[in-house]
Amino acid sequence: MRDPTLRDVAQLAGVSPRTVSNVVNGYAPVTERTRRKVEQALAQLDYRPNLLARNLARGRSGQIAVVVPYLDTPYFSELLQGIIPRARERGYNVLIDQTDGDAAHERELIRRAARAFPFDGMILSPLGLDQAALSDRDPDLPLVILGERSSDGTFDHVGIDDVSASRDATAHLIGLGRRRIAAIGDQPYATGEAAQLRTRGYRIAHADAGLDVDESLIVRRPRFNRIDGADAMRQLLARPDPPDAAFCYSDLVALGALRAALQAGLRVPEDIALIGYDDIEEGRYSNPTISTISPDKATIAATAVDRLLQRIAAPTPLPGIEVPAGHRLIARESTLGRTSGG
Amino acid sequence: MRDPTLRDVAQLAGVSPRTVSNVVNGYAPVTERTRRKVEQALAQLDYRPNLLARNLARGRSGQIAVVVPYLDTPYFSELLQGIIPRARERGYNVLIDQTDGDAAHERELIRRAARAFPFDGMILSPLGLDQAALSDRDPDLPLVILGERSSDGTFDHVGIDDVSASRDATAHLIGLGRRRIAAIGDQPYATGEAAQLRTRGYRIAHADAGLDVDESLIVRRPRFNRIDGADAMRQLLARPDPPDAAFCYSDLVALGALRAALQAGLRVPEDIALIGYDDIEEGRYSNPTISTISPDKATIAATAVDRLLQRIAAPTPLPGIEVPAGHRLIARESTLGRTSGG
DNA sequence: ATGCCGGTTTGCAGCGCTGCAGAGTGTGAC
DNA sequence: GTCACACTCTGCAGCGCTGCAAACCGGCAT
Repeated sequence: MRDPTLRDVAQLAGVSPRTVSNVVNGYAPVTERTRRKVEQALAQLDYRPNLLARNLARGRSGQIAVVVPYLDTPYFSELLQGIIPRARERGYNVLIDQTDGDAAHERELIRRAARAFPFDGMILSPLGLDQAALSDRDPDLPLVILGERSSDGTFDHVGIDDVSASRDATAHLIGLGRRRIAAIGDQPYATGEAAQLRTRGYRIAHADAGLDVDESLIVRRPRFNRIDGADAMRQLLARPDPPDAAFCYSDLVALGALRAALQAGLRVPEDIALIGYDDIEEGRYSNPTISTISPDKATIAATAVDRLLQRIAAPTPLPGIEVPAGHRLIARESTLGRTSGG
Repeated sequence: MRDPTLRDVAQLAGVSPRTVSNVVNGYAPVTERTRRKVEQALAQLDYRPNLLARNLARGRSGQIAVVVPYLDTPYFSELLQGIIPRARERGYNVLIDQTDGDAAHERELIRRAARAFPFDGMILSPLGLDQAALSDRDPDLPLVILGERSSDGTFDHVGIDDVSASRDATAHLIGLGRRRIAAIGDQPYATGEAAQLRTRGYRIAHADAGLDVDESLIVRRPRFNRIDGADAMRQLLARPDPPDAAFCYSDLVALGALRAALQAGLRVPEDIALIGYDDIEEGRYSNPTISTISPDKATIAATAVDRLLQRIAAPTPLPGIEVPAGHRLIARESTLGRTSGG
């Protein structure tokens, strides 16, 4: 059977299709009497608006794109879990795209070069975009950026304060008496603004404590994943003067580093303490559990959606702003040791 | 600026909009001369079809829904990584929905009760659907089920052979000399057909080896996640006669169990060997690494998409079939111990 | 020259909905 | 009793595309 249309409902209710539309959308004023008739007809036919038709007529798609580098990175899937229902509540669907960290793909998307699917706006977590690429984008695309790049005034940026979070993490290690603290995950500014900010926080914490930074303990890594963490740790442990702690720029890096440290026969945290970043569930179940910076993911997800929908709804482009989200430090076994009996 | 339409291209090329449409879609025969003219105009205007309009006219949405219980379960996000590009290649977008394992929500979706978003077919990984719920669904909805439920002839089911995979896993433990092997993750048939199949494989492996099954070592758990694994393991270790191995019905369960075992001061695998199921990346980085059953996820993802698109394209409903996918056992440290020096 | 044929191209209508502006209706003021 | 006005409701056109079937065209047989 064909789905019932506005016309079918109108016929049954004895009104015009336009009036049914008004009732469905709550648009124009409608008398109580008419509304009742229409609503009854709607219910009787179990009418559902055809979203394709509605969106075509309205000239929008009703969809937003969420673009992340890797879908199987827990941080992103946890974030998506917050984004999808929020957008759905507000009448938008979410299309997910994964870039594999391919900068060319990211650039294409924000230029709307490949219109493989329709969307009204985008939440993007870039990995390889430099400022030039960001400037070259479609200026009419409502855009919210997560992580990495701070706003240049043409888009919104939602994220935690990487500098102070990183300072907190590093200070935590210093507070435990560690003095040779590695930083794993630094990246050149062009592709990793967030990484740069974290390194800055790391330096500030040292300065705060009156400690010098051993530059050779700052390890660059192309990505924030397990293998990078493991490699970096192996490299650090091969030194004559290995570190006694490491601030890892993601929990995955920390988990990789942990694996490498344990494989090398070290005890964590006794021989080397580790702290990560992101607070993914996995870090709460590893052995030992991973201390971490926990960003307020629920707020980030909700804010990103809300800001994006505001931009989409705005008749003229809104100025791009920085939206801060909170974070807190969660100390677990990888820095504190097995304190509790549990 | 308004995006160029078929009409704009037609005007520029000096042909009718219909002909442009034919060229774009490669439909009707078009002379080389005409094609050339049109293609030039297409390129000049950088024309992209409006998918909303196309789909409305064609009477389809061009989207498929992929419904999983939890997006942040690594197994599903790894699967999605295979599904999304495959669907995109074939001209379909993927809408992701997460049910939180809510059976009512799942039921609603397959009955198409809530048409919050348009889709032409669905790939569903159910968690709480019994056979009755499956039968009550919208019969016109092309459906492919992953895991859990085998086909009743009205939809396709894609999955590995749970029985033989589970037998392999259990046999591996038996082969290592373990004799008190727990099974963690059993579920009542109504909601967990896959769990039942795994338990069956577990029994068969015992029978093959001429061993009796200690029924009290089969532990039921509502879900397949870390906390379930940890709880189950604590419960098992509290017994006077704890097991010396456990076959866990997912890697997450195994990771949870591992955590609990280590917390209790046991050595893995010396005191208790563990094997999981799913081969998620996390299990390759845990300490120790987790032995597991590795399903051929790439094939599952590709096959699910292909079958679904076939069902969507079919003029009359296709008979539902079982599509097997391969699996293999990967033995790692949680059963073998630290064999390699690495 | 006429008719016929197969291959190309086109026009029409419509997918189901909404924006807009106009038509209809009832009420109160004069 | 008449007019103006505010409030409801409706009709039309169109979003951009495709299905369908008719129209067209050149070439060939008669």
